[in-house]
Amino acid sequence: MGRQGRSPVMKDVARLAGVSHITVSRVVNQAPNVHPVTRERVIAAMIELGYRPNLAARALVTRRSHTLGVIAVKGTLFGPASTLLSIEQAARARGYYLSIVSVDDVTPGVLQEALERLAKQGVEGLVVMAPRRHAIESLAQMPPGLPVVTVEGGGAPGTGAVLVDQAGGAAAATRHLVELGHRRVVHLAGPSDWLEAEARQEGWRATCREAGLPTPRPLRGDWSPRSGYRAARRLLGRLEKVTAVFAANDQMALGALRAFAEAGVRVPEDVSVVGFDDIPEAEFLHPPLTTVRQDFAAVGQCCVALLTHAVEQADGHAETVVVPAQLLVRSSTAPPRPAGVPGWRG
Amino acid sequence: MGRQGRSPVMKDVARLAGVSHITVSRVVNQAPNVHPVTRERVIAAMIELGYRPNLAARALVTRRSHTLGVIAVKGTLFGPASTLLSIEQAARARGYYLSIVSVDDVTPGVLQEALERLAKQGVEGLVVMAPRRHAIESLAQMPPGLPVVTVEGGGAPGTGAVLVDQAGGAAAATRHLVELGHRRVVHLAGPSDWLEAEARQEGWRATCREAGLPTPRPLRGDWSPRSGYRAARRLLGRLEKVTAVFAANDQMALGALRAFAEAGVRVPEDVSVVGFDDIPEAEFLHPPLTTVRQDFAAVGQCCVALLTHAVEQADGHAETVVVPAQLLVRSSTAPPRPAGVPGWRG
DNA sequence: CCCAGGATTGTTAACGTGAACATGCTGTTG
DNA sequence: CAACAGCATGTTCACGTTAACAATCCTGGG
Repeated sequence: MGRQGRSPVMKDVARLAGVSHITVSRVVNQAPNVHPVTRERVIAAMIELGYRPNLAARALVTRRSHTLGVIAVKGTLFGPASTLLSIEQAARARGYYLSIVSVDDVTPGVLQEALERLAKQGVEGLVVMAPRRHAIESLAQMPPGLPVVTVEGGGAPGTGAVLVDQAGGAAAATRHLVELGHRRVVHLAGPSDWLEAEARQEGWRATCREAGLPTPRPLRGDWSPRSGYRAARRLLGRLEKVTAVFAANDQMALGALRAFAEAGVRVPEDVSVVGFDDIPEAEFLHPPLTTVRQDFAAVGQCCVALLTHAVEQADGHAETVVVPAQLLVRSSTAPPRPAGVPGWRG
Repeated sequence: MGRQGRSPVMKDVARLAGVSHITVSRVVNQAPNVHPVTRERVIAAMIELGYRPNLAARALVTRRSHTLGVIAVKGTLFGPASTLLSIEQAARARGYYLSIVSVDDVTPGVLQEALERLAKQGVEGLVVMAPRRHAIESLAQMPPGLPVVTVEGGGAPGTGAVLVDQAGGAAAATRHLVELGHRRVVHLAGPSDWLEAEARQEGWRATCREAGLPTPRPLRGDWSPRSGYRAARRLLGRLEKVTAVFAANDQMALGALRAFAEAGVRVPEDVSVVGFDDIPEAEFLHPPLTTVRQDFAAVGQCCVALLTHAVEQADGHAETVVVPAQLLVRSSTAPPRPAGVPGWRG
């Protein structure tokens, strides 16, 4: 019967069930006021024909795409990847589809392009995982009326925000080192235009100040193990004073561990190292890395919760949610070697 | 001009440019036979109004969604995450949108649900990244006529396939150990229902056989560092005979390194270790890990190339592409200690 | 000057769905 | 018995776009 090859539509189901297409629509959308017997007949017809509603047609007439957009920086960093997956699952659970654009770098031009693409698709809300200062700035010229949630974005005006308590986590890590007795904690910082890097640095600085400790100029890395390796090598000459390193992420901490191992510096006997992220590898490094865990699953879920709320209520009050971070003490930290003891050169 | 608030549509652009909406359509779709002057006027009007074509309407009338679906197993494994990102970029470059469903596990039911969701969205092609045997099997009942490409799927009938030369990579790794002089190479295998795990095991086994070496029963892990750690601990009692370990991925190799370090076994002096994947951390482990690199970017690109070809040509001959793997020799491998030398117990 | 024929533009009708309104039917109540 | 409420179902139209066909305009050769 007609339409050979093409997938069945409401009219086909309606004909088979002996009703009008609008009744089929009502069954599909679970509207009330459909006689149970009719509903059964329609459902049977849908199953028999293998009917699937056409989302494009529905989106056209309802002006709702039920799609959320995500802009993510490319890169295989553990955090973003984890967050992305949990966003997908949370969105699905709430009946939303997801459209993802990954960008190499967050220049205003690239961001504009990504926005263009998502706008075309008619996304109803947007998650921006581009935690860099200038990215947040160029977010100001977003299409107005589109709900936006930033991840680690520090809350651009008018947007919701989900952020991990980076400063708190960094403070906990630093305090741990201070309490072990370290008097000079060097920070191996992330790129300066990343808001997370800045917050972690700030947490470290504040804690050192409170404890009356110096805050030596941080070494700067780019999150990669290689940059951590390089930074730690530059540190080797200063190891008589420096007894602890707080790295802004686990990969840089890993690079630092490598540099220390090559130089014969023992961790944690000669120098303590703390990371940030708790990557799956952290527990099995040499030595197992003391680090700060971020609950990326919670971050993703909060994003979607905030965004769907904004989409559906449209009351537009931009909330900010802070997810706590948790210090995990493993074996890369210990009290400093007593003064005067030969230490790593011995 | 009505429609206050609502975004402009073709009719609005047409009115402003003083043409009919179909001319606007022609300009948008770059059809020939539009007078340059008219085209300019239309483009100017589009820019002035900030016009964006409505993809839902287009999809409805053309019966083309320009969307590809991806089914991926959840997990933050390095390989899948990398592949996913490169698939997204490749799809975008070819003008396709992407819809991703991540599934916790690949049971037939979950797979069916994911398929349902993607079918509703009208995807024109499907990438399945679920390299487990029973997943491939339940792929047999896929909607016919939908082009499918599997990643590491071993080529279910009628589907395209992209796979890394796992066996070749494993053989290269094993050969490297054999050439160093190792006579007993133990394999730390991945889960038995993963096709990649099986292929790597097969590469190892074949190479040992060819070299006339024994193929001791592999130890089984689940890709996690923890499982590698446990497996290596079980190995500790046999280290007088075993001088080399080939792990099926870097994370398990990492766990093994940890277990050896704790037991005072030196790598590579007492035992050599090889991994697989070349995760970003591999180069900076202790010691830097000899491993096999997979070109995940190439995998993603091949997927999309195969799939878009199948979508657009519909000649339906399912191709298989094999991406080579490359051995990277670092510092976790060395010749075995000479027989009779005390070794790790000394 | 007239007409063929290509270039350019317009008219109309789908595409599959849901909203708004209309209709008929049943049973209840004054 | 009539009016009416309330449920079940149907009719018509609109959503924004493209396809198919129709109409118009110009250009140049006879």
